[in-house]
Amino acid sequence: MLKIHNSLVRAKQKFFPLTPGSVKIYVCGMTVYDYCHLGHARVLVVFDTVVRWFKALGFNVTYVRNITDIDDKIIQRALENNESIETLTDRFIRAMEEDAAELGVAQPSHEPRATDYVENMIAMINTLVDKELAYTASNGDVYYAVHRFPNYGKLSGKSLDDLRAGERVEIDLHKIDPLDFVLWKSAKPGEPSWESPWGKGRPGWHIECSAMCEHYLGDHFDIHGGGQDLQFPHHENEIAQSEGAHDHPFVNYWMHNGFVRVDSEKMSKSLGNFFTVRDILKRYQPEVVRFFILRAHYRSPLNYSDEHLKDAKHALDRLYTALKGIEVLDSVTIDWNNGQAQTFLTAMNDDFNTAEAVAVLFDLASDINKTGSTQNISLLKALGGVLGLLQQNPQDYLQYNIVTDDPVLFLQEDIERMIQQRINARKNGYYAEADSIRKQLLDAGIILEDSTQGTTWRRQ
RNA sequence: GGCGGGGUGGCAGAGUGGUUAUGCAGCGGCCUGCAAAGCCGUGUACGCCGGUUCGAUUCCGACUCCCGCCUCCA
Repeated sequence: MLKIHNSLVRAKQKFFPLTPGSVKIYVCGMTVYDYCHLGHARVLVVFDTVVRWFKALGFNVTYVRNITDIDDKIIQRALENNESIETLTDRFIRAMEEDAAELGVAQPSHEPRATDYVENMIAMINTLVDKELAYTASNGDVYYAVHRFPNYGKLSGKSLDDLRAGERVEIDLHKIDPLDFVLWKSAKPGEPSWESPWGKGRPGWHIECSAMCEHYLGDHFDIHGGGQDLQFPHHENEIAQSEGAHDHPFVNYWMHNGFVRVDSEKMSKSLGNFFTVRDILKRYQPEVVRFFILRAHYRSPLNYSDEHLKDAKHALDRLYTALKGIEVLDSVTIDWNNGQAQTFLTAMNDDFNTAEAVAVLFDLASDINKTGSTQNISLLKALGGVLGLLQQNPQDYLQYNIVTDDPVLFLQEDIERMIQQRINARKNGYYAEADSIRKQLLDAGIILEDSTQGTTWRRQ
């Protein structure tokens, strides 16, 4: 059985039946007005790994990750930049695709943009209005009447009374209840708009996902994911919309990944304490970042710091070092009955415990270093592959040169030449000279390793 | 204030009612011209206080501290 932590409060479903078949997954993607930061990277990597695991189990996966390309912040940013909304969103969608690809995140089955599904959203809002779950306010906006949906709050464990007692409920005179949320916003001058039964306007954020879920995955599907901050109100509102429109349960499992933190605080755009993926990739290899994310359980908070990334890099070095200098067949079938593979499988089936799965990789590396077992070398690479790791040529990984603004101190040819010089010096017993060459390289971040096979090098 | 998630060895980070997580760093040794890598050895870690138990880091209760959501946010 595959255990999944269902964040639906008091959910009964904890085990996902492993009968061969298909699985449908929807994850809330990015609002594209800026570059992805490490928090976004975590969502991308975590759910990419979930999808990979289902595929490894033999499931046929339909994975939808949407793009929000219409929203207040997008409009505002386009205005600030003096560029069109389309230029802005196209630019950041491209940037996101690049970041995702760098991190080894496979393309989802579908990546719909909200603006292509406005018709679907209008249809759904219409249904909600017909069922009197939504109403048109005097300002032309359409709101969802939260008190008419009996189970509002069931995902996050909040009750309407609790929410009303909350410290920060905005009072809006157009709403019946301050907790009602907008489904359709009437057009404002200069903003993009679509025709609708309620006049020109644009959709609210929450209805986007309900409509795109319905279009790609139907009224009911298996897993809905996203960052923890979306649990309330976004996902709660999706439930109200979709279940309100369809009259039956929306999804089986709600999965929320934990935040990335900086100095014990959530990394977020509002706090301004974020590090973009591309900035981090100026200092660390993409695979190090992916490994850094997968070392922790997806629901735990993940503390970001330079030291922690360095630590992750050194750990990943160890795995690649074990694979170094050995040819591995790319397509190895994993024997899940093998002891180590079985431990890996058990870990992954326990709510995608990548931290424990990664520990198995280190056990294998350890064994390879001791015995040179070719079987384990193949297994290490194959299991790593399940997590989207260890697929590079080890030498390429170990010699990976981070492109920085600093001039490159030594080129490949220089390094090889100096190594040759050092070999000659050593042969003749000129150890002082040999050590001086090694020191020079070390100062440039290049580590030499002598073995019976010769001298190899890697970057720090 | 309401709801939710946490406090694990120097750091990161899993997990478990009694048995080694794992990685990084450190220390001692082997190897090496010396290193590096690797190997061997090395840490009386589970916020505080009670309770249950033969036995609790793990279960229960109180306390305390941290974080998140309740406003856009992955």
